Amino acid sequence: MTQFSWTLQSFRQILKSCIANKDLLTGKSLHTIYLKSLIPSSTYLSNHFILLYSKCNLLTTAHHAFNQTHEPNVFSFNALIAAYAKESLIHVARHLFDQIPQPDLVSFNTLINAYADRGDTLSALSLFREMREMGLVMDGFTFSGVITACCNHVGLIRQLHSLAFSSGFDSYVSVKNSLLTYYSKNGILEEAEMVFNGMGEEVRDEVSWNSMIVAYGQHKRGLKALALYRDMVHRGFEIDMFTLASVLTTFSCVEDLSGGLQFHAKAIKTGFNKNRHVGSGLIDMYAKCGAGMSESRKVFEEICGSDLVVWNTMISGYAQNKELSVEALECFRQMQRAGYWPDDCSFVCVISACSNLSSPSQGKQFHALAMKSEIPSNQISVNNALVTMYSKCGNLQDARKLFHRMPEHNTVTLNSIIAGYAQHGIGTESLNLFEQMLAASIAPTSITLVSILSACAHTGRVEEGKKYFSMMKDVFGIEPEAEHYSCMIDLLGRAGKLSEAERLIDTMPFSPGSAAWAALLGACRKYGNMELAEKAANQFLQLEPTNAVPYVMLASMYSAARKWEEAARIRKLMRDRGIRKKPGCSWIELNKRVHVFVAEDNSHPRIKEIQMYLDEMFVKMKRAGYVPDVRWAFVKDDETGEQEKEIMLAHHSEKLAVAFGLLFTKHGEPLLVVKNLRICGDCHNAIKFMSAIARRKITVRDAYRFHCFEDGRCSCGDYW
DNA sequence: CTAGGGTTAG
Repeated sequence: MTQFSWTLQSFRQILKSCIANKDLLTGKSLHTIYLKSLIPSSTYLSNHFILLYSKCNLLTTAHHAFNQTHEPNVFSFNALIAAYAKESLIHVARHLFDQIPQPDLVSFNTLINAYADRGDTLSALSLFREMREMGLVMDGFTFSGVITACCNHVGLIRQLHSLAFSSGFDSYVSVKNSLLTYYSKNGILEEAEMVFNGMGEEVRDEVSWNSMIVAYGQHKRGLKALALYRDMVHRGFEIDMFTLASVLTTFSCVEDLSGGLQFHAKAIKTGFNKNRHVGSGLIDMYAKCGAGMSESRKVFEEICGSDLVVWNTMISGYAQNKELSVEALECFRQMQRAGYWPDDCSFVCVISACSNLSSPSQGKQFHALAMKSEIPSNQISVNNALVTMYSKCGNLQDARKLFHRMPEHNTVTLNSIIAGYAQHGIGTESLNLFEQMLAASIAPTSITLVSILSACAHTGRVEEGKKYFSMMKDVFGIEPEAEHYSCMIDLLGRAGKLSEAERLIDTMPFSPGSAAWAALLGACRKYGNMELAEKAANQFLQLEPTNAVPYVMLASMYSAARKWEEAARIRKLMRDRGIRKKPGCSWIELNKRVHVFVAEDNSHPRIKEIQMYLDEMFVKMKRAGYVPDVRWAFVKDDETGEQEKEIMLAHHSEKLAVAFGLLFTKHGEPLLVVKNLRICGDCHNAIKFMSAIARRKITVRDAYRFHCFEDGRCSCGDYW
């Protein structure tokens, strides 16, 4: 007997160190010896084997060890439940939980936390309720877990807060910390501050400080976050990777590159730049602060042993720097080759890159892959990204189909589909969905209102636009921002209400940005108001001295008004200042390859055929009544004759891309062309004729919206 | 209990 107890004791000790060190080899041989030996079966020992396998991610082995346990107790169940929860196999975890004769505090806490991880608020809450009804003892973990599970519902968090207060659980720092975090994540910085300030010096731990730094960062209070960080240093807190990562999110949020650079230096000094959390924070900071992806790439290569999140940070960085969208797809494939399984976040990023590229064939591929991959957790964000992808690829039907098939919608889903309809110029549908949203008391966001106002602007709904704009602050509780004002100026200007637009820009509560002046300038061009155009162009220039848009607009307006000297003066100014017009560029996908066309660029291998086709087409078009509008030819000098201007017009990138599509696709197949700038007025007219003559549906997505040409008409109704 | 990645507009 003494011999057995000695053996048991030494077994326990070795096994414990195996668990601590994840020493699977020793642990397994210990298990074999244990099963073959005469040691009486001990539930205690068996439980520790379950723990060991769970820690080493050997789920089946852990379950096997559980089955071999003669008299499993609560502890055995809890160990196995934790193992399944870790692998997000929540149903098995639940099944095991239901088999426990008398679940204890740990059983409940484990399952609540598992539900919290999955974002399953209802299940977590019902367990919590069950605990209270049973009169079971709770602890700080129970509360933090259930608060995490309620992360998106402010109302519930408030209730839990008062419950924690009345039952004394708010004395746990962890409970206060999670309240602080989730108040902030729900947009209520004031409440987060109150929790933080209410804690007092002695209670606050480093977690509280880090959480508050992140809270300030999320609300774009860069200075406050930094002040808090300095305070931490001053008080002698050790600056670890948690703090570094927290401060880095602040720089990403407020786009403070110089601050980010300073902390990169700090990270290198402490070696934390190789840490995955800090490293991905750095990658994200460089991507969001406009440092380009080359800096991000450098950090990426220094990180010791990357993981899925680090890869996703890279993919998202490429996708957010829109011109690097092709690299985003490449990065996704590199990640797959490196042996990582994409998760929902990987798909969201890569699908958004496909939206930027308007590449329906690749977008569909990722859609199929995402379905095959059975993404864990909620797929809603993947579906949201897909709705946008289909819509931006010109395929509103599939976007709408997916929208109706989705099991669940949230604000982003609605914003996406509303924006889709707005960009396609289907204002009625946008407004309908918006009214449905309000009726279902889903709160619109500032983005919803940008979409709604631009839907009104695209379709000439002046009164409705004004109505919604005036409702913003009082009814929806959304403070109008620069974007909303720009939409309103666009709305009024396009409708010809130039003086009203001017009044709005003059009475804005903050100084108008370049977008506002650009909207006004566009309206002036449409209605030929030279005087106001000069004012708008000058204001624009002061804000963005290197932008070619105001020069080009003014010059073409002077030409159109036959003020040749003025036009020449502007062009000379532009030359002298070294400002160049951003070249117009259009692309079209054919057989899964993207063909790019730039005006006056003859590098495409089939350019001869394309131009011959265009020449023939122009003859037919002119016979049908097409008259080239040479005002849209941007000439570099003043000796250019009308004939030459006409030829220049014929070489605009969107015409080349459309001709290429008509020439090399099957008859009847609809075309999708994307342009980086706004479509030119002459091309808009020309493509109408082309759609009628070639009997094709031709969709052009420009920088503003979709133009869907069919049978000689455009879906925008020439209101653009 | 705290730190890294995401979708929507212009």
